[in-house]
Amino acid sequence: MANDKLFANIISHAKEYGFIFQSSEIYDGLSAVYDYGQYGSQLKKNIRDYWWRSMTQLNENIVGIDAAIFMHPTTWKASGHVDNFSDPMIDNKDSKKRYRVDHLIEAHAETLAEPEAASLIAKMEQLLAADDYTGIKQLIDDNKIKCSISGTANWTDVRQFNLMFSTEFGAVSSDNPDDNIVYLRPETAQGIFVNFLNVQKTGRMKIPFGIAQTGKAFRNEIVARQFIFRMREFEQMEMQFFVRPGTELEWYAKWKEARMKWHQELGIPAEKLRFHDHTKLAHYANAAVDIEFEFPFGWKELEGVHSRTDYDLKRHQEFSKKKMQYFDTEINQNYVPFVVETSVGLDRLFLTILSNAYHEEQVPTSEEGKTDIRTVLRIPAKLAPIKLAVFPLTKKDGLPEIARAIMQECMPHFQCFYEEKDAIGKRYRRQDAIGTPFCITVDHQTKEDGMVTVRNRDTLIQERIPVSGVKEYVQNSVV
RNA sequence: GCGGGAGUAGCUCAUUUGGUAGAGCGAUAGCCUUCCAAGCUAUAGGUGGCCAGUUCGAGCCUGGUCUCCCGCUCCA
Repeated sequence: MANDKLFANIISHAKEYGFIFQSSEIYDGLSAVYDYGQYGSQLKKNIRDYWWRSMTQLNENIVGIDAAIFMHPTTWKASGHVDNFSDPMIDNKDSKKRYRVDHLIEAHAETLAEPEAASLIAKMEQLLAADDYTGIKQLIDDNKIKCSISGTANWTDVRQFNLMFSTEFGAVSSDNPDDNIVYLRPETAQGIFVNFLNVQKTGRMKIPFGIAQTGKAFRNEIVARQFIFRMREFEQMEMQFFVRPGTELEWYAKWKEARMKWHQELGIPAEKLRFHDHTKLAHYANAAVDIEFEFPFGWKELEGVHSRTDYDLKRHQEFSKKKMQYFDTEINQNYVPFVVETSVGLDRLFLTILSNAYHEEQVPTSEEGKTDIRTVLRIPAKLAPIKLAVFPLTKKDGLPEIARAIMQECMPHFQCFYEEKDAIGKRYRRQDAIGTPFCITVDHQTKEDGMVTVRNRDTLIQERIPVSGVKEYVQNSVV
């Protein structure tokens, strides 16, 4: 498939030009973990900063926090992750179909008459509560539960797939090893919810208001694939918006539109973005939508907008015994706020920007009738890792000195790149490959008229501007 | 996790039935001084993903393993 080839080229390009490397590559790599290289980390940071600014700087009622990755273990009981994020599974060896054992047994129970059905469920719950997987396997065997696809009862053992990573906390071990276990957060949202009171009180925030956060989250995915699309360690950018109960669907609709518009303003074509409404809602939500992007491997979720109701704050109120409430002076009522969440995968947005920017163009060469492929990343100038490349046309005759002076002036303000090696065309191409929007060239005429050539990555147009105006020219174009 | 495909230099690939690895591009240094990658010279870079086995001898055959891609599955 052409798209597979395109995707392979993008991955290859990302490596060759220092955007993304596989983690621990010299040791054969670590599955579904990637490192960002010299340009990738800068691009990622620029995307993150752009999001942060659009949330916390351009909205008076949204503030940011940076919560720790480690959280009190009870957090994950309250959030439901301990119960819902680690399901015992079983595979049918013939159909290769994998089932959650509770779903499998419940489905079987529905075919039974009472009191057998209730008895089966009760037995299952007892075994599940005891984490007795051998017992559950036995229960499935005893009841001759079959796979609906293959019709056989040829099952693997029951296995636990805990999607949360855990580690030991503290140097001193307790008698009960469970006491020392902490999880690496599987989502950043809980760091916001547990700080709801802190931020609301110290920031004197009035509903409606939002708390934004970017940070790493970790999921021990059973299958993690498609390059950086699904990684075991990934970064989220999310904002939880706290609203008065009953108004949440209104805000949900607003944020849904706002987020879609935001992506389009980043230069992602409208026809490559779409909404995908969730029909099957998670336990905490009363409305949910994905904003999907058409990746080279198909339409996939880029951002989620969820109306999370008061589920999270209520659960934390229940588990912590702290009142997660807000006194609304407009209506003289105390309530647990409802939450509308916007949550983007930073790595996914990175991949979106990269795949949208990647272009292979046929361009004419100096040789008559021959063409060459120009690989260019049309990254929006405001996100480009390098904003300006400065080239002396030759490395003699005082041209490098002028170019260096321009570097000195621009470096404090934005990322610049200096190069004097190789033919000018080759240097332009190298910058195209990493998405630098502007290159300026100092030539012999510069010494006489103080003008340099600015070459535009996308239009290939060259214009002469004064040396003294370079910094401003670039600054005006990359905001 | 199941099935399929793949892994040789930074990248793209070659190496006729097993006989101790080559090219192009790229990179580095220098020459040339030239506004859209292909001029000249030199240099560096691979224990053929890794580990075993068969063999006098393995990049090539066999097994295992790691990683990536595709399909299914999974994604509270």
